[in-house]
Amino acid sequence: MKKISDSTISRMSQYYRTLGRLIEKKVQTVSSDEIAEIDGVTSAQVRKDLSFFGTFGKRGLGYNTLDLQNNIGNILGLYKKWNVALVGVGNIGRALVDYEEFRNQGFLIKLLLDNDPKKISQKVHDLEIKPFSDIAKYAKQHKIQIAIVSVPANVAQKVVDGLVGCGIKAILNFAPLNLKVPKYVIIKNENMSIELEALSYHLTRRGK
Amino acid sequence: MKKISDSTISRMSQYYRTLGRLIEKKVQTVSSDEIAEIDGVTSAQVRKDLSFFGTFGKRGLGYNTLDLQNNIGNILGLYKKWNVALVGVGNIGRALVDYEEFRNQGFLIKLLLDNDPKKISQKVHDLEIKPFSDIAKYAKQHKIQIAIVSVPANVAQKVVDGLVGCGIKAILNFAPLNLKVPKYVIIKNENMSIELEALSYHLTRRGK
DNA sequence: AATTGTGAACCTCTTCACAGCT
DNA sequence: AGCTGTGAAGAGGTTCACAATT
Repeated sequence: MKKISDSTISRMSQYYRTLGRLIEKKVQTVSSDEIAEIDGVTSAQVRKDLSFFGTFGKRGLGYNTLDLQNNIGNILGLYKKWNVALVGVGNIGRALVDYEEFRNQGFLIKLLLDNDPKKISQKVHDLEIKPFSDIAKYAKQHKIQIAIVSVPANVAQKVVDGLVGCGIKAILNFAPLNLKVPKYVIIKNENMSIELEALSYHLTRRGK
Repeated sequence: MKKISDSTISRMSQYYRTLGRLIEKKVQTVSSDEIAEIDGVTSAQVRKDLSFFGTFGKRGLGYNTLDLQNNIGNILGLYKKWNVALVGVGNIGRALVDYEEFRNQGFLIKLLLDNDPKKISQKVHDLEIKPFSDIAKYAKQHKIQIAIVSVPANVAQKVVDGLVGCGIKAILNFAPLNLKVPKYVIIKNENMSIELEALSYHLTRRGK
């Protein structure tokens, strides 16, 4: 199958959410133009993105909101449940454990890991924090498929090596650096400072 | 000045951090090849990115780490102090208030706003949460330049309209939807679910 | 009449490749 | 000899524009 670009995938997520809000408002049909307007893209972009995966609309009419959302949900694998481990239970980590949106979309945080002796055995809601050194055991036990890494930059590579070592193939990384993983592992970076710095850049050159 | 792409700007942030780590390790000189290797890009990309802003290297030798970091810092405006307001003091919001990396880079959270009567007057560290309805007064008082929006999706547009109304021109949005702002306002989105869903997508089509 | 689905045109970003410095 | 800086080529992503369909 043809390689589909990251931008297309992330727009698909957007469309999915937009359709959810339309469905809440009892909207039954929507055109690519309307989706485009809501999501700040062109209608051709919406249609082209969808066309990579199939044909979901009716010419002259548009898309059935429920149908289309359901299709996108399947494409993105959102109706599966994923077992997620979170490594590094600091401020960000704790916030993520509470993040409703993750749970709602089937990303179930089943395992908390940290290396700080003070944190180990503490509980966050019902989950007890386990030592990272025991990852292999717990990853197997909870059938972990995805890991969220929210540890400091200087230990992140070591953590990721450990995750890869126990067969985890998908990682969401919050540490602000590029991590090396084998080609068969998918890693996505979430770096809040980078976006803030982009704002700083644009404010700085205002009027130049 | 020629429009520089978002990807270039975000790689500049990456290079900045990479140089910081090299400097910590007492590395004085670095080649585009070495930076590229660390950051997972090509050396031509590194040189091209830098070339948009000037010439910082010495042919045959490479770049002085301190010099280059300093130059990039200036380009990104990182040595300025920015007064930041955070709207929506939920889990994510609280974690951001504690996020060291922001403070270190000159993004100073000076104002916390929320609309929940239970939260108003509560303190997070030294900062008292103020009602969002009083934004105009406080934004002026604290000379707010940047706002972080971490409110639920259904009120985010209203919040952003309020921010724009008091002259804020840069917004970091954590609500998972596209927000409308005038052209002169810069808005960057941080949507953790989108990255997770990309992982879900890739795991789902493994082997297809 | 309205709106999709899509090949072709266009544009933007990345990589190549090499002249030019040190 | 080694590495930068950059114009040109190449790749990839977006938009156009229109035939096809309801």
